[in-house]
Amino acid sequence: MAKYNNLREQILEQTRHLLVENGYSHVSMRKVANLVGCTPTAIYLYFENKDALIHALIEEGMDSLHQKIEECLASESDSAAQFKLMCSSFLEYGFTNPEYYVIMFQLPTDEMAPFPAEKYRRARRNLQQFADVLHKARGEQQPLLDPLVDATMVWSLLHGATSLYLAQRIDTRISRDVFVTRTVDCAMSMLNPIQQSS
Amino acid sequence: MAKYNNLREQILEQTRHLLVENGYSHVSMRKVANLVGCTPTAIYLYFENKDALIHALIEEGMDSLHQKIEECLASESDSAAQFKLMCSSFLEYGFTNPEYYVIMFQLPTDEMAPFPAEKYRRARRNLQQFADVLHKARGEQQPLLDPLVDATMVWSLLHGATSLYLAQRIDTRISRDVFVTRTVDCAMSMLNPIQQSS
Amino acid sequence: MAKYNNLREQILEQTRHLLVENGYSHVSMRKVANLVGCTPTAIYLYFENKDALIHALIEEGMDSLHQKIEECLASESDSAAQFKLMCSSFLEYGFTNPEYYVIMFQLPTDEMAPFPAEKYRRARRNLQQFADVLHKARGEQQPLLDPLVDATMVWSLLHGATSLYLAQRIDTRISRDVFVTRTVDCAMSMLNPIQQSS
Amino acid sequence: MAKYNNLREQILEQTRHLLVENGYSHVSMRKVANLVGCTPTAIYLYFENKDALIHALIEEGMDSLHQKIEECLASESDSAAQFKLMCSSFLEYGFTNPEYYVIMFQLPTDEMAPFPAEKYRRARRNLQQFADVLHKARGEQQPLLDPLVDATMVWSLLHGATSLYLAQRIDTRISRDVFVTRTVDCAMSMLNPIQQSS
DNA sequence: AATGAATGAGGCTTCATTCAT
DNA sequence: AATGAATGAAGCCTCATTCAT
Repeated sequence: MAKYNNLREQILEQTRHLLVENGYSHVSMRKVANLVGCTPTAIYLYFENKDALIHALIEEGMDSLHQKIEECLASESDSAAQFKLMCSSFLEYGFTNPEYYVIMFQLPTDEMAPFPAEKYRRARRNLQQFADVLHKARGEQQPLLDPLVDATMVWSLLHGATSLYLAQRIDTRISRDVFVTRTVDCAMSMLNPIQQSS
Repeated sequence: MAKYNNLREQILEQTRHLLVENGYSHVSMRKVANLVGCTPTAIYLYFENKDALIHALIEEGMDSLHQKIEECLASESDSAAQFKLMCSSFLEYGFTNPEYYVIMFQLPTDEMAPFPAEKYRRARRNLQQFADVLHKARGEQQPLLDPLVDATMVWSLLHGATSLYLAQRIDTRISRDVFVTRTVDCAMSMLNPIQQSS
Repeated sequence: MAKYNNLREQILEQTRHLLVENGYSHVSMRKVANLVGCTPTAIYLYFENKDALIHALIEEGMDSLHQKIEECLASESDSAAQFKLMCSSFLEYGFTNPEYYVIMFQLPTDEMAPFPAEKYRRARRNLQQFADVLHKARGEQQPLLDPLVDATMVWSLLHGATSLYLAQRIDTRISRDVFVTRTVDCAMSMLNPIQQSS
Repeated sequence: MAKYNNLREQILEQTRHLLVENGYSHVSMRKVANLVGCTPTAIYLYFENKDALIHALIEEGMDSLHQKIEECLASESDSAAQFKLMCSSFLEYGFTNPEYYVIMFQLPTDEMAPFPAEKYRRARRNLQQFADVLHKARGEQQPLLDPLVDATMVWSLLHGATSLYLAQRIDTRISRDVFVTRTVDCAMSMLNPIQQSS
């Protein structure tokens, strides 16, 4: 049993819970309050409104994901190894932190107040880091290919894999391990020269 | 009879419209009724409830996507060409039919009553077709690799790309054409032997 | 017991009641619903929102006051007599229809959506009629004085008298009859040349 | 001690501010506290409740208006001149202290706990002074007319003029100067024998 | 084939106020 | 002298749905 020093933590926790369990549109102040065991009013003591509550979660997610990515960079020195680790870590992160993944990457953007721009800057760093490492890992052999585009391809693959996994749309005959391993392999293959379309 | 289908069609059409314009959570029976010009009650003459309405749309989407995939198979004889066309068609479909794409692949499954199992079978066909073509195109060189897994990889990439595109999360410096072309290239590269993870 | 043919009338009636009894800020959808004996939701079947409900009352008031003024014009042929009757009728109206008077002339304008401009035109007519009759009654002796300003003076007096009366701020030693009679006398005195300030 | 009065003063000041800026119904303990920079709870150290806070302001207003009236009496020796000055001062006061005027004369009495009777006695003094001066200024020519009624007429006119002005219901073609001058003229004309109604 | 009337639950949020510290 | 935490009531409004016609 975790020890809650205050209501704020409980509110965040139950919001995360509702989010991953029932989806964004089922997060309501009332439901959160009921789960926490307080009045809806009490939530407003800690968060200005519903958006602020969601934003707080987004920020938490941004931070934890960023930290995980940083750790990948720190624990490997070879660019290719870093890249590989980043990919598997990203998947790992999404799989084990669905509540954060959902709010960071799957939230209907037009359903809530736009996340403050200043805070989004931190989010951009994550993608940029993928681009940087990918570029470095590939070396100078393909100077003609745009690293931003390639990083976007990698991101598409990882995001698609995570989304489908979280939505339980992956065939049950495929084990999680196989799924992750193969996805990372695919991402790694993007380090190789990509055959241009004719 | 004609009239019957007329109102039903209008309801579906306006629901699609609301869906793509304002997002799923802004679809309400009343809004649909207002757009159509009938009473909310009238909708219940054609659809048992809101879920049934959405399900009808999902079914429509499944069918139209399936049809598009079939056309790819018909218009090319070479497996590789079929595969390539299927990939670009899938992207094309998502980009131009966001309302269907969203409800088919992005709707939080807990948002609504589970889609009847029997209808999901038709959905599986689409993925299966990717697997089949992929398998055929690759030939017998890699009999050890599971075509289902590989098709899942392709699907992850395509789904990720479409999702990020629809969520307007793709860097604006990347043109749609470049994005599509490169995504298809990446998918095509999965036809090649994938370097096994060590 | 009045016979209500429908809920709409009851809603309007109870809203009027709350308005005059407790003031605008105590009019709430819930309270109205409770008084009527229906759900708050039911009110929305007849009025788009709270503002629309209030506006409907304002319109009713505008109409009934305007009608009363018109009757004054019709029942007298002499301008001075018309004017006198208009003044006493205005007071009479305010005293006996406080709910309408309050919403027409005392409602905090910034508390609610602005009354649709087109409908306010009818309201202006009332003041204009005072100005017209006043001007005619006074004849051409004082062509230099602005009839609009003078009508405003009359209006100020009548509005002040009504407001104080409705707010029960009039000394109880003054009977309503005396109060009305004297107020009308004062208004009539404005027909005479007003001594210019030195 | 100084500090004590300091916070109390700030609370009153910000309440006045909110009152004139947003209207009575937008005055809330929390908003006042936010403006002052203290907690809502702190307000309760100085005022028993919201009503007491408003009452304190009403009292302030009563005092300042009374003082202004007294100054009129002091600065003129002639009764008629005193009366004239009182009228224009009253208008001036309302125009420049809308926050006080509103709570003193326009607050729906049911909006708040009734103002303690003892404090209302002071309010009566103001009207009484109008009556006294009016009576003296008019001399003994009309001993039959009730000075209280006449003072009430004057008050009605002044109150109506102020109310309409504050509610911005005065035609914009009428300048403030003209409006004030003419209103005072009208009030002055009440010094003359009023033609009895037939 | 369609409507009109109505509901009960729930959405977000603000209010004045209290109580323990 | 002041705060921090919390509440219960109430504010406006929208929702999916039903029932009688």
